[in-house]
Amino acid sequence: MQVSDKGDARQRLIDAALRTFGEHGFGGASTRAIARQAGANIAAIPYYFGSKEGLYRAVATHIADRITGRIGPVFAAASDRAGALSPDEAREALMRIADHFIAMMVGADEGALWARIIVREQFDPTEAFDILYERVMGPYYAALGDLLAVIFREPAESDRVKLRVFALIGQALIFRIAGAAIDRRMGWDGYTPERLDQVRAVVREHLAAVIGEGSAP
Amino acid sequence: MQVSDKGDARQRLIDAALRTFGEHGFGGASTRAIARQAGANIAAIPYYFGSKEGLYRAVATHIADRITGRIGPVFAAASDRAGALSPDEAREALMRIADHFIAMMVGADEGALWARIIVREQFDPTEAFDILYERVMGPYYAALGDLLAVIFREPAESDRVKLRVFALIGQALIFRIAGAAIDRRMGWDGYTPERLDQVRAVVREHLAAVIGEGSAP
DNA sequence: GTCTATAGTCGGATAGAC
DNA sequence: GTCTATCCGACTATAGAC
Repeated sequence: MQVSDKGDARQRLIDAALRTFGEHGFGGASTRAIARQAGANIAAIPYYFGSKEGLYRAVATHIADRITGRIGPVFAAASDRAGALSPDEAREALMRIADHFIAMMVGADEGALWARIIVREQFDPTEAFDILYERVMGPYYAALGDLLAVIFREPAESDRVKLRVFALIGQALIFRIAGAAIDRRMGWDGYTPERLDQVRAVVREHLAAVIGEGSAP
Repeated sequence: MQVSDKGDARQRLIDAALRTFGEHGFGGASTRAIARQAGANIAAIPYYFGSKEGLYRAVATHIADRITGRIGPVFAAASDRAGALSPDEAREALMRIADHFIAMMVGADEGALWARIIVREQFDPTEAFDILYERVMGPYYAALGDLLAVIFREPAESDRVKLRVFALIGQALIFRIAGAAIDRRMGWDGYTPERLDQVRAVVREHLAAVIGEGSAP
C-alpha cells in the first residue's frame, strides 16, 4: 500500500481513522482524536490528505484494498469461468464464497470496522461510496449474479437474479450489522469461533434451501 | 403529521430531529439545523428535552411508538396463540408478517429514517438502543422465534431458531440498509410500488424455500 | 413559552519554526 | 516531515428580557 517508509505516520493515520470514523461517523470523529490515536500531529492530516475528507477517502481506498486482498481470489476463481460451470459447480462455488464472506465480514475484527463505514456510506453516499462500489461491491454482485444465473437458468442481468443476490447477502450481513441486537438476544458478547460456526451453519442451511441441494461441504 | 401548529414545537422538533439525526448521525446533526427545520428556536431544545441527548432519546421513543402502532397488531394476532398454531398456520402468519415488515421498513418513507437510527444504534448502542430493543426488537424476535419453532418443531429458545430469525430478517432488511448499492446495481432511484413488489416476491420466495411450502399467497 | 444575546468549548485548517 | 501556536468558525447550553 505505502511505498515510502519515511511517511509511516500516513499509514498510522489511516488505521486510526478507520477505527475512529467507524466508531463515531465522519462528523463525530475529530481529527484531534484520530491524530492522538495515531501518535501523529494534527497538522499531519491536512499535510498528507489535504483535509479531513481526504483522509476519509483514503480510508475507503484502504478498505477496498483489504477486501480485494481477502476475497478477491475466491471470486476470481469462480467468476473467470462462471459461464462454463454446471449448476452443481456453481452451488459449490457459492457455498465456498459464503464461507469466506462470513469469515471476513462477520468473523474478522477488521470486518466490523469495514461494515460500519460501508453501511454509513449506504445511507449517505459520498465519494467513498464510489470507491467502494466500483472496486468491490459492483464486481462481486456481478460475480454472484453469474453463479445464480447458472443455478436458476435465468439471465444474470435480470432483476430477479440481482435481487436474489442482495437477499442472500443480507442474511449473512445482518450478523455484522445487527451486532448489538444479536448479542442481547443470544446472550453473547461478540463472536467466538464456536458462535461463528453456528452462524455459518444457519446461513449455509438457508442458502442451500434457496439454491437447492447438491451442495454438501 | 402535524396536529397543531401552536405550542407544539416539541413535536415538530422530534420530527425534524428524526430526519436530521437519521441523515447525519448524532454527532453530525447540529441542534441549529434541527431547530431551523422545525421552525423553532435553538433554546427550545434544552427547554423541552434537557439536552441534545434528551432529544435523541425522545426520537427513539417516537420510533418505538410508530413501529408498535404499525406492526404491533400483526404480531399480536399471531403470537397470542403461537403455541396452538399448526405448522401451516405458522407459515401463513410468517408470510403475512414478512409482507407487513417489508411494507413498513422498505416501502414506507418513514422506514428509511427509522432504519438509519436503528442501524446506528446497533453499531454504537446508547440509551436509545435500550428503548428500541425493549419495546420493539426483543418482543418481535421472540414472536418470530415462536412461529419458527412451530414450523421446525424445535425449541423456540434454541440458538438455531434464534439465529434463523436474524437470517430471515436480514434478507428483507438489506433492501433498506443497502439502499445506495441497490439503486446503483438495479438502476433505480428509490422504491416504487412496482419495485417493492419485485422485492417482496423475492423475499417471499426465499422465505418459502427455508420454511417449506404450503404458503402460497 | 419563545425569543435574543452571549458565554464557553471545541472543531478543522494554516503559518512558520526547526 | 513534524512540530507549536493560532485563527476563525461552529457548536451546545445558559441567562434573562418579554
